[in-house]
Amino acid sequence: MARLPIYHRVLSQITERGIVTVSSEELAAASGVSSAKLRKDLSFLGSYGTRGVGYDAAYLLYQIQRELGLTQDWPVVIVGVGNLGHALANYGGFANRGFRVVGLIDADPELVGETITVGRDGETLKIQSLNDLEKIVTEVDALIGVIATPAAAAQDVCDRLVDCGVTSILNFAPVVLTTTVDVHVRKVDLATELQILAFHEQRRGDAHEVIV
Amino acid sequence: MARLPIYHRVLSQITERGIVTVSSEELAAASGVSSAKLRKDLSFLGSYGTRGVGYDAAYLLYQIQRELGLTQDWPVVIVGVGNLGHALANYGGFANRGFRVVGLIDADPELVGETITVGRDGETLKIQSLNDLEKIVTEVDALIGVIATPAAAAQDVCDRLVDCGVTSILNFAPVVLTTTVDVHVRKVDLATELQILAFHEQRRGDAHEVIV
DNA sequence: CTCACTTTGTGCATACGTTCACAACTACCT
DNA sequence: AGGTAGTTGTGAACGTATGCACAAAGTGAG
Repeated sequence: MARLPIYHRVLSQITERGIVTVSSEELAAASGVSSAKLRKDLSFLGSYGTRGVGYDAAYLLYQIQRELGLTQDWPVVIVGVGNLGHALANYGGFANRGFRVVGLIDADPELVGETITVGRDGETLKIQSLNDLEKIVTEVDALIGVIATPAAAAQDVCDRLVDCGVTSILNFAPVVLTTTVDVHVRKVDLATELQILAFHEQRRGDAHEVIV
Repeated sequence: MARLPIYHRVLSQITERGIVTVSSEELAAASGVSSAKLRKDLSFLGSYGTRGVGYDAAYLLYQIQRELGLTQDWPVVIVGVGNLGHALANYGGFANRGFRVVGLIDADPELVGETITVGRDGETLKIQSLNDLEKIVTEVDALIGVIATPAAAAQDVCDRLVDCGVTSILNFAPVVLTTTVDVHVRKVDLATELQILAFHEQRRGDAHEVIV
C-alpha cells in the first residue's frame, strides 16, 4: 500500500515523543485517514495490535520498516543536478529512511567536479559526468535511479540506467517514460500537481457562479 | 480526473509537431494508459471525437485547457525558498500552463531581498519576509499557495495562508496539514515516493529468494 | 448505393478500495 | 467472578474505477 510510508513517518514522530501505545483512532487522525482504513491497512501486515489496548508503537514501527525495506540501505543515483537535483541531494529526509545518495551525474561540463553536500551531516559528493554513467551505476550497484533532467534527455538516461540494472526509477521530467514492464517507474510532475489544484479551484468558482 | 494534465501535456507536444488528428489508441500509448480508459475519460468532457476518424488534436486540447482552468492565469505564492523552493521558482513548466509565481516568501533574513529569476524568460522576483505574508498574499490575490518550508513551520504557514483566503495548497513538507474541509491540500513527499519504490524493490527481492 | 474498414462512445461485468458494523478480545473496577 | 468500557480485526455492503466488447457512426472505394 502507498500509505505505509505515511504511517511510518507518523509513528517515528510518536515514538520519539516517548509514547508507547497508540490506538488506531489516534494514528489515523495523525495520518489523515479514517480509522477503519488504517486498521485494514495494518491487518494486511499481520495482527500486531492488541484488542482493547491499541498498538505497541515501537513494535509496529519496526514491522512497517521491515515491510518497506527500510532495515536495509538503498543506494540511489541522481541524474541531473539542476535546481531540483540539488534540492534532492540536499534533502535531509532520505538518510534516516534507508536511502543513501551515492552518485550525482550531470551532462553539463561546468557542473562536473563540483562538490555537493548531500544529506544533513555534511557528507559531500562530487558531481560526475554523464559519460561515466554506466561505470558509476555498476560500481555502486544502485537499483534505484532518480531522473531530474530536462524532458529531452530523460528517455535516454532512463534507457541507460535500465541497461545498467536499475529496476526502479523516480522520474521528475515531464515525459512518459517507456521501459520494459519489469522496471518500476514512478512519476512526479510538479506542474501536474498544480494543475489538479487549479482544476478544483475552477470548479469551485463555477459552483459559486451558479449559486450567485 | 487526475489524468487530464497528462493528456494535456501530450496533446501540446502533438499539436506542436503539426499533427492535426489523433486516435484514442495513439493518445493512450503516448500517455501511458489504455485506450478504453482514455476514451472514457474524454467522454466525460463531452463528445469531441469523430467516429472512424479520431480526435481533432487542437480542438481537444482547447477543451481540456478549458476544463482544467488553464485559459486563465493563476497567481501562485511560494513559501520557503530553500533548495526546493528555488527549484520550483525556477521551474519553466509553470508559465505555459497558466501559473504565474507572484510571491517568494522566506523566514530567513539572510535570504530576504535576494533576487530570483522565476520562469525561463528572465523575469525576476525579490524574496520577501515571512512577516509580510498576509500583506503579500492579499495584495496579489493568490488562491494557490506552495509550502516548501521545513516541517516545523509548515502548519503555521498553512494557517496563515488560509486566513488570507488561500483555498488550494501544495505541500512539500513532510507533515499532514490540518485545515478546514473547504481548503484543498495536496501533498508531495519526496521520501515517500522513494519508499514506495524501495517497497516494490524489496518484494521483488523476496520473490526471487522464494524462486531460488 | 453498398460494402468493407476504421474508430468513437458506452452498457455491462469485473475488480478494487472504502466504509460500516459488529464479534472477539483485553483491561479494569466492584 | 461478573460486568462495563475500550479497541482490534474482519465480513459484508457499497461505491467507484477499470476492462471488454460491440453498436453506432463516419470514410472511401467500386
